Amino acid sequence: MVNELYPYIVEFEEEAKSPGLETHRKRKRSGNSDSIEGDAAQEAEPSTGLAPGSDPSQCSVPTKKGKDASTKKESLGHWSQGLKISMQDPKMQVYKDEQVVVIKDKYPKARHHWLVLPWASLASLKAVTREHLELLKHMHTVGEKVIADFAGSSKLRFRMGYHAIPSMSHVHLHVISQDFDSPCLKNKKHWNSFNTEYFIESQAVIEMVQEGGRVTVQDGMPELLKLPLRCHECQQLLPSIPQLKEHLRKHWPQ
DNA sequence: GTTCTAGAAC
DNA sequence: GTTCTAGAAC
Repeated sequence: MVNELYPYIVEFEEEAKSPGLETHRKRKRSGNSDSIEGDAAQEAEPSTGLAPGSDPSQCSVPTKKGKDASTKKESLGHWSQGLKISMQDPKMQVYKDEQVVVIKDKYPKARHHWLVLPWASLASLKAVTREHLELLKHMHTVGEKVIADFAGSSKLRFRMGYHAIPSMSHVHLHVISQDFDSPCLKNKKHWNSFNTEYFIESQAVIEMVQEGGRVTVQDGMPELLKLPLRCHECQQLLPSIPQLKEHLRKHWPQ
């Protein structure tokens, strides 16, 4: 029996379409202003037929050090835009459908760590309204499906949620196993971003939008990232990252 | 978001 | 002396 909700599980398929890129460009051209991302940054495509100097809104930096334009780091190449690029790459895609795509986090903070991203241009949770409610629910459902498909036989517990103040542009739902067994988990900020209220449960975001029509983030989020390291399973305080990691081993299943 | 590394902490 | 953290980075 084929589940019609998930017809596009991608495994070895390379030729899959990338509707997001096309849609996004079209919107920008047509002057549709539903995107609140203030980035002339995304226009750094070399072959759009738009003359580089013809857009006064593009405050591009004059060529430095005699490097050619392809080495410019300010626009598409900026690290904060990385998800927009990764989500288009078929090699990164673990799942996709008409609304969302799932990729593995490039620097996973646990044995399993995926990101669910909408194709639609959504800069952050600040841009989310009731019209995105079904999308948020779908992202949640897809997250559960990815867990079932790729870690279904594992004993690991999972959580799904959003960072209160994400570093990377474009709304992304973290789907992460609770072992936190990863060499990429290196500092207090990493730990606290997943183990304090800085991590906002997917379900909570859905309910916020359902009740209030938008997502509000409480004050004091940056301070949460500096809290002492505390085990998420037994609440024990640990004095350093290496000692936290050693401690976490005793909560691993089996 | 990461890398790099000075100097604090041990 | 070594480990570890935390702030700057083109």
